[in-house]
Amino acid sequence: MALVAAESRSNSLPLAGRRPRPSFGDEKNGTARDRRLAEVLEHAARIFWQKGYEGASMRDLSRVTGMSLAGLYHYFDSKEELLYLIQKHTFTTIMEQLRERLAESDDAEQRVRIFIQNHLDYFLANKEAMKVLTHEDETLKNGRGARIRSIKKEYYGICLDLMEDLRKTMGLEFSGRLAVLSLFGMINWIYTWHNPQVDADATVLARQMGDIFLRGVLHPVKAQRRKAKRKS
Amino acid sequence: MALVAAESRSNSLPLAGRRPRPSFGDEKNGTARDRRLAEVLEHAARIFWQKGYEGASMRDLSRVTGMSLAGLYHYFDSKEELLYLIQKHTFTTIMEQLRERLAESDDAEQRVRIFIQNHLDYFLANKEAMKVLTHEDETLKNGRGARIRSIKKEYYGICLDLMEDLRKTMGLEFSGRLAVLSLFGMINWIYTWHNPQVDADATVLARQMGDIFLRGVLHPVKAQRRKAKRKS
DNA sequence: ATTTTTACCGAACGAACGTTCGGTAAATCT
DNA sequence: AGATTTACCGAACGTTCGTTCGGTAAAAAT
Repeated sequence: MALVAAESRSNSLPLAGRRPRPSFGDEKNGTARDRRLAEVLEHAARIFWQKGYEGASMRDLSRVTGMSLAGLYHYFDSKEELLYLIQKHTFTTIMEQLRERLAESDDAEQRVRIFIQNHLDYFLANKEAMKVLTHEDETLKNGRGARIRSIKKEYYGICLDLMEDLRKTMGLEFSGRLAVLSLFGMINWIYTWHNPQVDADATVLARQMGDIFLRGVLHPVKAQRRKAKRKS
Repeated sequence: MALVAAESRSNSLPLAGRRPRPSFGDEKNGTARDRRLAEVLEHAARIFWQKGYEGASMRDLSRVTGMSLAGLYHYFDSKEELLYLIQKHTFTTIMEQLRERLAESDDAEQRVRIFIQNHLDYFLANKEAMKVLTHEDETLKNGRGARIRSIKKEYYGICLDLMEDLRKTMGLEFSGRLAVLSLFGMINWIYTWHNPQVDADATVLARQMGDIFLRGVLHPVKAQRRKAKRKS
């Protein structure tokens, strides 16, 4: 919840002595304006989730927020910025939580498990925004696109570091890039199939996926090639 | 290549004694009309790939095909049907190839490897259409959507069967559903990152991903919990 | 008390959208 | 040869799109 990011134009005039940090992404402090924007962003995330960015219209957003079309533009400059604010807040938040939790362990395997756990926790608790983040990752262009891509690269980099640590610690050989991207596939694909009434919760899924992935990566290649090949 | 599927309205009048099977998805036989439709579908797949289904316009398609806007509608009824034909042909073809290749082995592990290999072969050779298939899988509604969803379920079912076979053969215990969906995540996510100038080809990737996945699934859970937990 | 800023809204703008209509010239069938 | 079907096209239709303009009434600042 609480999609605040505000930077769109909280302070529009260069007046001196305004609030020091104009509420970046937290819910407690923040002007009434920031809180209203956060509400709108939550609604926007939901319609982007349901209809996709291109398929959703500002009139849809106007309807679900109960605000007029023109009134919406009081809080942001364009539809594209809506998507940017949602993606930025989502990425920033998941990464903050990750850093906090990673500080709790320095066992290489455990840290990879923390990464998976954190990702799935956040994914299943904020599935609308997370689908928007993963599904619309080529939608933003130019500056906004570059900014999101840079956060994404940072997130990827953290995971790659975890993986290289693991590889060195265990004295193994595998492609870090392929390992990370395979793992990302497993944990991001979730938005296409997870049904809370059928599937396990984040903790169980994180353990199961962690098992599959870590055994796959950790076990040596030798003694593995036992081609039974008992053809009919 | 060769996106033919034609069924849109190849035969519009109930005349007797027409071609027995009006060219379903192959390139050799097929009327000039079918071949022209296939060309258009290939262009359409490319623009859907680049801009997404909602983001791509019929005018874009008109421009890249060199055909007039009205002329396009000579070959199909609507934009939605374009997407349907692309998805149906892609799914059908990948599944035909899969069945052929699965007939070559009845070793449970080998068959899972064949599944992965086939998927990646097709994916990397037809990345435009495959991204359209995976990325726009909630776009089609009603009848067309249901038809595609049913083919998808069949494909999922094949993979699930392979997985259950493997589990029984090896006497293991794991969730087939989670295994299949994790595997799908790994192999479908590829469209978000694969760069032919950097990454390995389909054969190598299939082996590497197969290694990660199969080791992960095959290795027993025991002797695995060795929680080092050497905290700082 | 008065100015200024905030928080909206109704109505409209021009552009773009998917689709259709009425036509034409060539190919194909009878 | 004449009739019909095919393969298109220019122009438009009605709708929806993101965005903006000109306003208003309340709150905040001076």
